[in-house]
Amino acid sequence: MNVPGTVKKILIADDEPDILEIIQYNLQNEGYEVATAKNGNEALDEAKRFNPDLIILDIMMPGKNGIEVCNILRLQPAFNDTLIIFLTALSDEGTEVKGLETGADDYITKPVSPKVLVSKVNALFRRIIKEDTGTLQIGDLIIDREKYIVTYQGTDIILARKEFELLALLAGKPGKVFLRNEILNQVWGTEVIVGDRTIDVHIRKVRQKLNLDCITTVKGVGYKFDL
Amino acid sequence: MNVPGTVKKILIADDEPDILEIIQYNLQNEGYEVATAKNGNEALDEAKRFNPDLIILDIMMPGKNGIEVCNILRLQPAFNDTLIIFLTALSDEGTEVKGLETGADDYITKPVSPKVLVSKVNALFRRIIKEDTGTLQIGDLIIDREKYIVTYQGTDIILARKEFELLALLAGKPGKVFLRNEILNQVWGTEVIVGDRTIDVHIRKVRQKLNLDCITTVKGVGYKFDL
DNA sequence: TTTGCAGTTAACAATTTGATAATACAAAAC
DNA sequence: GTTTTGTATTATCAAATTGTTAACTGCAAA
Repeated sequence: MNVPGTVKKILIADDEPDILEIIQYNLQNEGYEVATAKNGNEALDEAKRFNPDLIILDIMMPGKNGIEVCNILRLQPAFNDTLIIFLTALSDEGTEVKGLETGADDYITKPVSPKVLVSKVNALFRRIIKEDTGTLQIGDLIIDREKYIVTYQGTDIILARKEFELLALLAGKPGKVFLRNEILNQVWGTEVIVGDRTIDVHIRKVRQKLNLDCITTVKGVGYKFDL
Repeated sequence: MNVPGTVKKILIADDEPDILEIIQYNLQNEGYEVATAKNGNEALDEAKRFNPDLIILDIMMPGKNGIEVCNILRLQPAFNDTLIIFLTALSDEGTEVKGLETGADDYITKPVSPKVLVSKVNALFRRIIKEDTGTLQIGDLIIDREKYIVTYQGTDIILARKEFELLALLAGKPGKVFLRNEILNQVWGTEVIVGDRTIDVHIRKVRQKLNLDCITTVKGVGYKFDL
């Protein structure tokens, strides 16, 4: 989701190649990782593959339009936290209200200067990132996501990187059950493909090192953290 | 600040009484609690007193202008999480970028229809609140779809995956009778083909674990949830 | 080169869950 | 009162999922 230190990923969907290119250039310049799609269906496919943090959607596109895409995405729990911005030439009030009520986070009308767009994107991320960065403290357990240090009752616990990221992810939302897919996406990313046992083994290592019964298996679903 | 279930508080600062009134009316209509300020200094005072969740700031105001106000607020930890929207007639690119970089969460240029403004405000809160759409509560029974936990009168009840999904489905619309076909489609999907008795058995398991007479059989039709 | 560690996979055991069949039961229809 | 239809219950077996150990790979430090 928002693993600190990770480059934020943005998917842009627009049927005009020029616009696609301009936006892509400006966002990459700002340090974001960018993927593009030329129509609604492509956007859906890319969203699944690329697992972006933010999707910028044109509304009028061949195939599925932006609002349809947004609707479809919002129905899937995996894209619940994904930011969505509509970027469109349609400036009528009805469409804008509808777009926002569909679950989008912002609605920007073309034409818009690249600088302004980048600023809006930054503003959106700034707000979200605040919530899950820094150090976590759950009972006697302290997880410092910046220093990569875990401490339990005063003593440090050495975790390997994947182990740490796994723990940090789960502990970030105590009680929430993370599906195996979610874990794979967040910790391993969408590029690498690893087997299911990999998660188990890392879970086991974390449990062993923490020597603390805090990671619960929810059979058929995933894992959760609870102290 | 963002305690769920609380009415959200919004502070509007603008030197034009008409605008102030129109916005106030529309936001109150939407269920928000609203306070107003006529200039920059008043905005700062009200912010401290009223402790709003969102501040809508005009930029050009007597005394301190909106950007100054935003800067001052952002320096105080107490207002770190407060949402800030600039609402202004200044539509030049430089000001907008500057405004957003000051730490505002959105920048809306006048004129804007009240409906659109309300939609944007809603969208902003929706993202921040992290609405508890995941949890159902029916009487003493709590079903947390995110945490995969069922609680009845404070005690947890462990359900297997299918059992959980079955209960979550039925409890999602209390009173509605779900046909056996509906249940099969929702819980088992269209790919797998299972017999009719399978539903009965799972219903029975849920009833047994809940030890609560909440799933009613509608003979020849299906099942419904009712507490 | 050797050693050690992180990350991954393989193989198998242990456990949980899901599905079915057989039977029992209840209510409506005849 | 018997038959029919539909549901509940139980036991049982099959399938899926996870835990655990051990081994393999690549890399970097000693």
